[in-house]
Amino acid sequence: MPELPEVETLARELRETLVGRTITGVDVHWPRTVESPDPETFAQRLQDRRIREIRRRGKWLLVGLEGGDWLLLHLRMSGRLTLRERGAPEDPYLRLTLHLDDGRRLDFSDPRKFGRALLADSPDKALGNLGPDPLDPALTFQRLAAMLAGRRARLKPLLMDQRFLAGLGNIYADEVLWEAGLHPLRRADTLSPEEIERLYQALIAVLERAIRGGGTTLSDRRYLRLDGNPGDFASHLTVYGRAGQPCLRCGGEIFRISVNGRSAHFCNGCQK
DNA sequence: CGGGGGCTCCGGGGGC
DNA sequence: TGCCCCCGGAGCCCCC
Repeated sequence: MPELPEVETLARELRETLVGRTITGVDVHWPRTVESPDPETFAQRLQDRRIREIRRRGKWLLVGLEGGDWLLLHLRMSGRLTLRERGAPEDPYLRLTLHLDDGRRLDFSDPRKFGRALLADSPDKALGNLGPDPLDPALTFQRLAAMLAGRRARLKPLLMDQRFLAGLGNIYADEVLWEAGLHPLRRADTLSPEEIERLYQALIAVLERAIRGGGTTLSDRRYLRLDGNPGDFASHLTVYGRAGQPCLRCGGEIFRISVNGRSAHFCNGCQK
């Protein structure tokens, strides 16, 4: 599933191909994919608009249009963006198509239908509940420490709470905690300054490493890059999907447990 | 207020 | 082979 590194990879690829292009037409194949406004208005307001910039906040992709509107995309579980030439065959799960003035089209396909697209005049207002992005320079060690103070939640669910931090899903929350040597059930308000520093450095290091690898494509191939190729980071995962295997750091066993109804992978030996 | 559990939306695919 | 049900990101409701 696309998390921060996968969306960042797509954002960088879209920036190269989409900025300066004009949207010549919009097809809504599955109306519920469009959250707001209603699908007809959505398509009308995108028609003939020039794309000014591409940004990312957490797992949200932000497409800035000349004239002030923003197209916001969230891929959720199974959303995929593919840039295709005119006339290329559609895939069976196509939900939304943006036709571009260079003859190509951006296809948003999504088997699970959880992905969402919406138009907003201000992304910050529309995404007001989102926490800071871990790679935003505004997230300093001091700010992270202040965010953790007084939080009695366990680290794994807290890192996945998009209102706390925007961008981590199940894979990278597990990977960050392994990198930091912190147990997923550890209570957030019990971390020492030294442990907070490790968490802070791990967040940045793991996410930047995954972006350099072009994101994580698992065997289900749910996430693919804009051109349909897989990302390279799956082979660098340390705990996610490695239950029963030895820890790459201490040789201890990797466990898989359920936390708040979702899986958590960690090393029993070196995560405290 | 904050934490936590449950429900909803979906359908591929794992397990029986 | 066939069928049931689990799974999950995020928003929401409800309870403690």
